[in-house]
Amino acid sequence: MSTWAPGSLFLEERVGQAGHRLTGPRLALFRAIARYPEGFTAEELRDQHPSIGRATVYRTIRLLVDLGLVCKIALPEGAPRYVVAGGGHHHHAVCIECGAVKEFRYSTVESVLGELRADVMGQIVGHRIEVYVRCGSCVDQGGRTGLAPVSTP
Amino acid sequence: MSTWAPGSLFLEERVGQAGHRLTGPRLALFRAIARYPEGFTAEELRDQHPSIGRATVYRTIRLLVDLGLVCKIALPEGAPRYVVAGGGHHHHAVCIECGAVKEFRYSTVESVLGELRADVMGQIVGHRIEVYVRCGSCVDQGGRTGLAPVSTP
DNA sequence: GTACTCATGATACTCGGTCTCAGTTGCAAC
DNA sequence: GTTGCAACTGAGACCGAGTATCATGAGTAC
Ligand SMILES: [Zn+2]
Ligand SMILES: [Zn+2]
Ligand SMILES: [Zn+2]
Ligand SMILES: [Zn+2]
Repeated sequence: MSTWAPGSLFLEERVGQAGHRLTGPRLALFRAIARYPEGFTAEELRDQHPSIGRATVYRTIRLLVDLGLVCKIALPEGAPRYVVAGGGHHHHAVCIECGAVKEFRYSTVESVLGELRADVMGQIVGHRIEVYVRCGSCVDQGGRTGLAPVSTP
Repeated sequence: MSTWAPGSLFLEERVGQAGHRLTGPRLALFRAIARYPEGFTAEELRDQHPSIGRATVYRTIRLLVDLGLVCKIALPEGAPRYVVAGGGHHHHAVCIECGAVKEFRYSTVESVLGELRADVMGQIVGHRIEVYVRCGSCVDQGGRTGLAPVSTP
């Protein structure tokens, strides 16, 4: 896919700036993550570097999430997916067939949500939107290959 | 709280209509659920009826979710919460302090989301919105008592 | 090079949830 | 009412995702 996503150098730089060590395992994982511009699971990452300890893979993912460099997308079913974040407030479009994740920004929906009657709910402190799609290549190929279909009542 | 929520008779009737047996453990759990109009965790439900087997509690929750009578709300962190569903398409406002869940319907946001440029993402098949709030009673009491704060980038 | 600290990997553990299976029970048919 | 049987239950094993522990290893500052 031609989606832009920050390469491993981006992660390397940011993690270094934040005062964390750029160790061998971390750099290897950053490079692996850069190969998944549309998101990955912890499992997929682990498969790329079987020699790296399980705990280290999860610790590294957590580090990136905590630094805001990677978004954790909790699907309604199954393991969460992670995707490099472009920065700023955004939401995600998730393909229900292949799991590909794309960021999107949509200011209209932000302002509309801003008009929600806070008084019926309390103080609004945030929101989260996920849009479920069948992505371009899944529509083209017409084959279901990946995740379970999502029920969206 | 004065929120209306269908009582246990509602669940009883619907589950019966769907051709499932109204057994003792199920009826007991329906009654327990009716006591949580703003949502519950599997754990909380289990505590109400320690004599009911773990598996049965989870099986019953799953049955209700599958029948669309209960919504599963997967918080970004921690155990999912469940809440009796009012029916139809709706979203949830979740209190980040006490975990209370309220349904809301907001047709404006539906139509705005409908205008999302499908071509940049593929075929839109659904969406999910969660609004994070501090609910009335948590704002009043000013005390943090429950869930961890939610980061909403 | 040394020291200090952070990071790693092996492994045990937690937690939410499911599977298995023998025993029980709701419920419809008689 | 009794009977028959599939649906259901509870105990406990199991699972998958993730975290805690802890002795060892490797960046970084000097
Ligand atoms: Zn993101
Ligand atoms: Zn937004
Ligand atoms: Zn709901
Ligand atoms: Zn909606």
